[in-house]
Amino acid sequence: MLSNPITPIAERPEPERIYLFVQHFGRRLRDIDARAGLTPARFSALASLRIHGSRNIGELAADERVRPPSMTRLVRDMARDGLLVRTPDPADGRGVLIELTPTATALFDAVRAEKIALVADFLRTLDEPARAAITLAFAALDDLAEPPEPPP
Amino acid sequence: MLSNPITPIAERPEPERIYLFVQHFGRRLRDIDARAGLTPARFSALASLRIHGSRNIGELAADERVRPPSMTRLVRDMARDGLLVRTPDPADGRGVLIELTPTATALFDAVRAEKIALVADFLRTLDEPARAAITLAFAALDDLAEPPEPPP
DNA sequence: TCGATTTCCTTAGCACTACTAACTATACTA
DNA sequence: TAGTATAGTTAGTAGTGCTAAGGAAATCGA
Repeated sequence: MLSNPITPIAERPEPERIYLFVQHFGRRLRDIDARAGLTPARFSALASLRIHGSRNIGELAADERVRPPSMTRLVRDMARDGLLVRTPDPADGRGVLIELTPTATALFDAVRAEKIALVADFLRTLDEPARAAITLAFAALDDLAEPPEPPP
Repeated sequence: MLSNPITPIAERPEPERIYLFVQHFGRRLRDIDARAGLTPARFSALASLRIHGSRNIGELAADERVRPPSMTRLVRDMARDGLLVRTPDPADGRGVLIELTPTATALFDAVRAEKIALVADFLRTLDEPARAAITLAFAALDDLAEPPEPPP
């Protein structure tokens, strides 16, 4: 049974503090995207293309766990804004190949670097035992971030 | 300089693995909201009201870092859906007091419990040193989630 | 090989949530 | 009390998710 009103964050059980950290820090990360003029969906699509180099609509939609029509529109709007280029897939007449423009690559790299710096600068303010604990903790937590297998 | 293509996640620097964990696990948390029929904005508004008991539009907007018109509409739609109740503020003729309905309280508590359980169940799969590292790590990381002071 | 099916993507339309600009009504203050 | 500040709303725009429906290319099976 959960009490009412709810306890201050610092007194809540550890599992809750973990998910609250994720929610709060996630908002801070989205603020970085927003200041760079990127919506979360756009940043995420850029990341997928930055890793894979080239992607078609269906792959991007699967990466982002979004339906194809949503990705069609996102790609159309981002192409309109000069962030990516669509070319017909020479190997499949139904498909499209999507690639980043140099502008988008530079923008993504800058935002990524800012996020890394935000965390890295913070880590430098901590003492060595805390940093060691963080290294161990995130190694252990990796599997928590993975979504369960989607049904076939 | 960032290389192209980008390195696999497991080989990236620790700061990046932390923000990627937040992005990935955040998505999993939003999936829980979605399965309960809650959008992220609604879950967040519910959380604010669950903690504070009663809130007006401006306070809720500030809590959620959203502009008042966005909160006006969110509250209107959530009231329409039976999640909260608006009453005129007896102390300020311009204001409105917003409170959760019992339905919304129960729904929020269930979603919160599911998120806690997701993390708690995972933590139980870890050995004791890993759990200890996680406790230390999140104590150290609390300040990273806090946004910097907003300008006056 | 030809018809049926599957796959890839798109169009159309709805829902939700963010924004700014502009407005009303109430409260405060000098 | 006149002027200003504050609380909230309305109106209009943009972005992102969805489903339904459909065209076109690829593939499969008889």
